[in-house]
Amino acid sequence: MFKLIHQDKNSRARLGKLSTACGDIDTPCFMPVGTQGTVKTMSPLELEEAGAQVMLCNAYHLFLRPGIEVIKHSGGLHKFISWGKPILTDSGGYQIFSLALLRKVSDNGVEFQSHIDGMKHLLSPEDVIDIQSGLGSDIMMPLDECVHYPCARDHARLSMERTVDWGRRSKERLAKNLSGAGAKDGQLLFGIVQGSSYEDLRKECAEKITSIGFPGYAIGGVSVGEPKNLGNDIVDFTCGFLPPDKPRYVMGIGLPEDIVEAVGSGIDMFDCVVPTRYGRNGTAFTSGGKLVVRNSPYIEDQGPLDRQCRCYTCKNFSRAYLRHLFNTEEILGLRLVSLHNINFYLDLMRQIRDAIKKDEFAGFKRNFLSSYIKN
RNA sequence: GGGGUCGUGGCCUAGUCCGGUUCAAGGCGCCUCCCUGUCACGGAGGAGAUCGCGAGUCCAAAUCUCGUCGGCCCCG
Repeated sequence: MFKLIHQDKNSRARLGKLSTACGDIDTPCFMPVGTQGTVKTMSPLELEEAGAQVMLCNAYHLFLRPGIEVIKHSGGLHKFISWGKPILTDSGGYQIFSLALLRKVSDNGVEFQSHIDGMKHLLSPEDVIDIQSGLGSDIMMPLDECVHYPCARDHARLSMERTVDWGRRSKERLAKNLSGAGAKDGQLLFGIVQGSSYEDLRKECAEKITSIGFPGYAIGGVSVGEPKNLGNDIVDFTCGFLPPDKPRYVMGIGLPEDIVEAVGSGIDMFDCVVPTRYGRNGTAFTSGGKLVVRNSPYIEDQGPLDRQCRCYTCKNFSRAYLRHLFNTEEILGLRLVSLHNINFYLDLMRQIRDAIKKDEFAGFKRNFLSSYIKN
């Protein structure tokens, strides 16, 4: 399942390979986010050409629409969305956090009020595993409770303990589904570590979750309003509580600088909406930093978004044209900048893997941050 | 030459009849910032007008009066 290929000699960064039912994933990796079964504005072909080895979908959203039965009847999620490579599905745990006004949480699960039609749905950790079993995702995430920052210690402890309990119940449910043919062979379930900003709670959670035993571990509850440095610290010390022989996934991270930082702490997997969301809003990631292509300095700029990039967008279109597309609200602009951003992220991951292979990650990180941040 | 009508930020307009806590407003455009397991082609904010110009009335004028300049329309 997970093979640690190389440990960088001068940092905690590592190179690995995660094998799933639908193929291998080179780590550290970035998983483009396709909440509703699509990475917004991008076709599976474009994703594949950019080098994506895995994508993320959201079980909660797909459960609401089109519904699990529709996807089952279509032959599973991979077939439904025409993506043959690995899929990781998020549980809806993050929606407990982000849809605060539309839900109620108890030990038994979450009551969501659908943002689509207002209907109420009660989802237990078992329901969420059943949904993901039905989707046929390669890596499933258990329901967890992600809290805002700052979070009172008592509340952080309760949600941490609830997350552990839900993790245990999720694992039991998956075992039952696998033995009863309710799940696809080889479906993996990761454990999630919560505990807010409290190091001792993170440690306790990591110990409890790893003693339950999962094929991979995620760090949740980061980038929920905390200061930047604290977020990095949480990832860093939590990583130290996780076993080296299993993949480590930090959920929802992040900006390029966050990813480079977290790789240095020993993280293997990332997902983030930023490259596509920023792409749709006219901000490009480049080797020289963020570039808001809508801004006036680019009105006559004949250069590409990033001279060092070889993506379709950079090979064919100028900043001036992209700015024009955004100013006239033409859909192609959203697509081209999203495409570039995804290429930038996946290329960044390739460079990271390459640097680790050569034991040069520390230098790579230093160089990257200095040229990226200076903008 | 006579009569009428209009003139408010880059653009289009509201307000003028009944002058003063909707009087300087709105839309578009322009500019900038934000976005981290996506309720999202989203969110927030900013700059920019001595209301054509001049004089008068009044405690007070985009608003009333007179003059003047410019645009448009009609009549000679």
